[in-house]
Amino acid sequence: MACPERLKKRAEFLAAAKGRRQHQRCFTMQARRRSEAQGDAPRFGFTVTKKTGNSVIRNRIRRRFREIVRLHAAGDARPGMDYVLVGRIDALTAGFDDLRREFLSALHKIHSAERKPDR
RNA sequence: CCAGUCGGCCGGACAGCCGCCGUCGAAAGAUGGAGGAAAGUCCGGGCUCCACGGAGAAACGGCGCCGGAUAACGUCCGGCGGGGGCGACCCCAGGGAAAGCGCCACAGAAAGCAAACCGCUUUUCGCCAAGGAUUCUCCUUGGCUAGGAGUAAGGGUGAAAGGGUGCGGUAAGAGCGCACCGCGUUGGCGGUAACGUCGGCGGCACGGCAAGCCCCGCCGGGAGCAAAACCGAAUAGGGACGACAGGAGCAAUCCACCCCUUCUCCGGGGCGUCGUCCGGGUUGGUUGCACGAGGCCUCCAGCAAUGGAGGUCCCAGAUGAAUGGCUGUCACGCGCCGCAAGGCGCCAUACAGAACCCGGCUUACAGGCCGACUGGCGCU
RNA sequence: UGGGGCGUCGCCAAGUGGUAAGGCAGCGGAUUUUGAUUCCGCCAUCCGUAGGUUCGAAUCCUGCCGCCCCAG
Repeated sequence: MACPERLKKRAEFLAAAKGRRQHQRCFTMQARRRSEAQGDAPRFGFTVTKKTGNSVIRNRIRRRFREIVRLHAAGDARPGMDYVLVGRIDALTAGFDDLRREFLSALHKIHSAERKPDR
């Protein structure tokens, strides 16, 4: 499972946008629990609006997000979750290690917030 | 060496590790993987479906010097004419204004039928003044008013004023006459042509704007790969209310009305129609889809655009949409530090990412390379 | 992908070949003890931008830039 599943439908994005949000310098992470079953893989989606820049900039931000997700999805993401990364312009210029740190931090904060209402 | 003009080209290179998409393969793996503009979507085609039939007319849109190239073009090439530049060279939607309509503000006497006005010249009558001859009166000169005739030189303007400059001519003037320039017309010569050139004739009339309407010539059916075809799934040709429902026939049905086919005629097709409300379903896959007006090399024809022949190559195919992340070495540029060697930095580089495919146009672009040419300066 | 429209002062806007109305806001002044109201004056000249046509362009034509809307 090197490449995790992707969100593809507009309705899935809208549903994720209603979940928890965690803002970072380079992106905003939106997350929603899709199902309680442990067998369901986590899924990711990316959003970069046209306001951010031209197609080269948007594609590059999306590709950097994909690389981050590829490296960390298996270990750090929770099964049954849908994540959406909304890119900002800083995601283009930030160092890759910084981007990675922000991603892990956002995951951690979302998960700890998720745990509280459950228990 | 400096300044400049034109044309063409490149637009990081080589590796390693981890990944992504396609193709081949049972697998391991092998192999291919963004551009000169892929962009804007401004033109022209291919392709697909619809109308697809016949005839005609009109409307609308586009184009517009000439010749050539091309599948076609609003593109390209070579000329012509006009304008700009010392020059290399650059720019131009560049048909028609004696078919018609319209416009030409302000200023100006007048802005489009060419005359009127102010003036200028001359003449007649009358009046006034001066001078001369002198009996009334007459003559000369000057001025004023009115009338007649001749004029278009001049009239602060204006973008533009019924050719321009000069000489002659005249009462004053005037193409009235002459020379040159311009214009019109006609003939010869050169050129496929646009056009050029030479000569004759005409004394000159014919202002500008058609990127105002328009006229002439040429071209154009509509929509677009979310086109379209196939497979599969699902739902079924729904229900309620209101309005309008002509004619023939016992009836099935047919015709009319209406709708579609740009318009009209013939022809063809659809059918109860329209409005409001309620309810239900599909939003998967494959093909289209990458061998093409294709790339590269050589030769030939042509000034060139381009065309022909031979050889050789197969070179992205995604669909929430594949090229990314990290690292090393080197080239180039810029900045900082340093006397220098060198070091450090710029996520180590502009504009920018294929979406059915081609030919163009337009726009964006860090830095660099090559060639041809022009004007200066210096040296030999 | 195809089609339509817009861009004029800080804001809303008129002007469709002859030198850019009007309103709101702002600034200055008058009236008023002060304020409000009222009145007067000022406020574009790079009409989104670059060219062209014309004697003359916000207006006509062409290319760009930005924004909005519609259909699938």
